[in-house]
Amino acid sequence: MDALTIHEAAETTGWSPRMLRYIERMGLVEPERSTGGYRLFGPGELQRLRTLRGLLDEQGLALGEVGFARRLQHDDVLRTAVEDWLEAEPARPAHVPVDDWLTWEQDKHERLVAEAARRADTTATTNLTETL
Amino acid sequence: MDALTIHEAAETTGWSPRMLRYIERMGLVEPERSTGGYRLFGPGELQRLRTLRGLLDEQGLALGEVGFARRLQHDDVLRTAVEDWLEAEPARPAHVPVDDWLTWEQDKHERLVAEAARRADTTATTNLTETL
DNA sequence: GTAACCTTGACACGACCGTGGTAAGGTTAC
DNA sequence: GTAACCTTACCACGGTCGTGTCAAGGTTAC
Repeated sequence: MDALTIHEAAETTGWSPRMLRYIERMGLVEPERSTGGYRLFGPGELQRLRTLRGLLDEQGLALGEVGFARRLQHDDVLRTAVEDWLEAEPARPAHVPVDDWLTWEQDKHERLVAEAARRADTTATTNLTETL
Repeated sequence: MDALTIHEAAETTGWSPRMLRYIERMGLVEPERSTGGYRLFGPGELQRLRTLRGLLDEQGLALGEVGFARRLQHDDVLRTAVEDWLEAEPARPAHVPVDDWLTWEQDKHERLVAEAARRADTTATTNLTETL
């Protein structure tokens, strides 16, 4: 028994069992499973859960936000799409040349999306299992 | 008049005036102001607002999430804290339960897309290929 | 083999999000 | 100078988030 069950993990991390399942669903922690399907939290998961609490408190974050940051990190298409949009920020008083590069950026974005669609959800699963 | 007022901007972007103010408060767009305080949307803002709609629909994002991504980009302390936590992923033999999260996200995306389709009339104006 | 624990799924509920509306008052254009 | 538009601020309302609890059933340990 080198791994804790959900109630034991709850006690040592301060999260409720309910929240441990929720956090898992967010993709923020992925405990092993016993043959019968019980979650088994190892030292890595426990540490992660404790520091997660600190992260949320210190940075004033919500679980969903950390989950989203994780998605941003793992999903290349998503990250690129968001970054592209964010990077097109100022460029206000000067009008003329901006239009050109805007449409260029836009094309770039459409190319990315098309590529994403081409290698559909197969890629999503591949990416994840790969990185995990 | 080389910049549009909020109602004019609303018409050409498909967002409601209400939402344009909301989006500004999220920090996603910063229109100039007239001396009297009126918002003035230039070509850059208008383009940004149109592509924003596409970004949300195509990536299944919420406004708050894009706003958070922007915070992540601008706030070094925040970004570092989150990245540090995420990078400490416990080395784990890849396992199934990610699927749960994936299908959940997928469902969310489908819900969002469905909703987008429902208000298709407003969305029609948002066509990406349109320029100013 | 049974008590204690685990699983998923559902209902519940306050808080916040996205969105619309309205009110009270200032700005712009002609 | 007035009509039409803008500003901020507040109320409203369905939907989602974070969280608890309970139910029906499977697993584990002794």
